[in-house]
Amino acid sequence: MARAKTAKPYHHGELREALAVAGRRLMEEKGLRGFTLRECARRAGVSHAAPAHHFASIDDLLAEIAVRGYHELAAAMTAEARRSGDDPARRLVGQGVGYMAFAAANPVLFQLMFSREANRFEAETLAQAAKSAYLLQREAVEALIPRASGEVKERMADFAWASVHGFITLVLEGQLGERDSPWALKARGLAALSAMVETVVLAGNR
Amino acid sequence: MARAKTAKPYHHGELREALAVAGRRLMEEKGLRGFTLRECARRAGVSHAAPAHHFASIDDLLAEIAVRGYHELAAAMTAEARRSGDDPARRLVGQGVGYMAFAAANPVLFQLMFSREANRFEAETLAQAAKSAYLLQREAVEALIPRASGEVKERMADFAWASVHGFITLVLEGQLGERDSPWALKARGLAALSAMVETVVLAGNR
DNA sequence: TGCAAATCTTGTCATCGGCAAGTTGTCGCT
DNA sequence: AGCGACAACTTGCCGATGACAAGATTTGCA
Repeated sequence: MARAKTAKPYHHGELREALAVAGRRLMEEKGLRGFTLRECARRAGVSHAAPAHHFASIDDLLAEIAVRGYHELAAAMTAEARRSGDDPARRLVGQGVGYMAFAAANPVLFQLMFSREANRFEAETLAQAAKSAYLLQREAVEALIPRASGEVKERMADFAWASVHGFITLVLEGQLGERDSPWALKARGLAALSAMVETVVLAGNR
Repeated sequence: MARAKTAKPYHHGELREALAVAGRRLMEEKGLRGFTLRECARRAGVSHAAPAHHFASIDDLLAEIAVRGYHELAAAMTAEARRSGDDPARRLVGQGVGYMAFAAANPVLFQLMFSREANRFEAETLAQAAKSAYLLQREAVEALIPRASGEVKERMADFAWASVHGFITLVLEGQLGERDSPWALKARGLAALSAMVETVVLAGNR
């Protein structure tokens, strides 16, 4: 049947994609608690039951959005590390900056990604996506302390990630420097990053 | 009217308290997303509309539970620090251990406390309760590096808190050492703590 | 070409949070 | 003591939600 170009086709065509995009926007607008499957459907221009054909449940949609978030996070980390030149210490700091910048730009998504809510890594793809961010951090640490033992490298990768993650998490929750100006917060973040690098180097040269 | 001792009185008497306790248990059982005002009411043995007389909304109840959580967290930190003797370094490590132990014992509550969901510090009491945990960490750091400048102390307090918070958060989310035994995780946590202390001391003596 | 499967729709159900109105118990005031 | 206002709790209702069922439409493959 011929129909006008502006008419909505019965089949959306890319509903899965559209739902993920709409869901991400909705999430940042209304928060995790205001996230609604039906509202996602409305924004995608389909009926409330349509998403069921692409996501088994609302948790499935959240998991998909989280996976995409991990990929973006990894991209932001590598991009910022690349901009930081060849010095391993600078690269590690840069990666941390990329991490924090992504979290600050997508606070609700970031919260979802690191929330055990609807996110219990049942999906193998989610665990894999999360692991890639860890591996990036691990590689950067290994480049910084190449002569350290495997165990020290691992411990310091943990530590490096924990420092960065903890700092930006606390900032996003308003627990650190609530009333500080953005650039003051950035300075504090950089201070935390260099303290972290110092710790890694110290442990790596022992 | 005389009634048997076992009969339920029309007035509960301590509903506010009972709701907070029931809510906390429910939260740990069903997760933040499974938390329901009506289920809290059921567990407290009252009708679904009774909580409204004690909490303006579900977010109010969550905020109350979070405040209690902060008080418990601070108590756990001071208790563990006290057990660690007089050495400032040991006390700082101990406080971190108390922090992590509380988080591990109450993962969902911990997530709520550090979640911007329903937790936007509108309530002054909540902000105050949260601040007390930060001040504890700050005092422990200041005791460790008494001769450092105020700014260094502040930055190192940030760093110390971020390290501890980030580490336990990642562990609880299963991002760090998912398959490790509990004691192996504890060892990794202690390693992170001592690395953190070392850096604080170093920065404080510079 | 024709038919099965995929996609999307409308309709329904139990449950949720919040509000309204009525019931029961408590407590202060005279 | 008694009574009247108020606090605590109840039932009942509303719109919205997630999930499910059954029907309509489109696609694609045999």
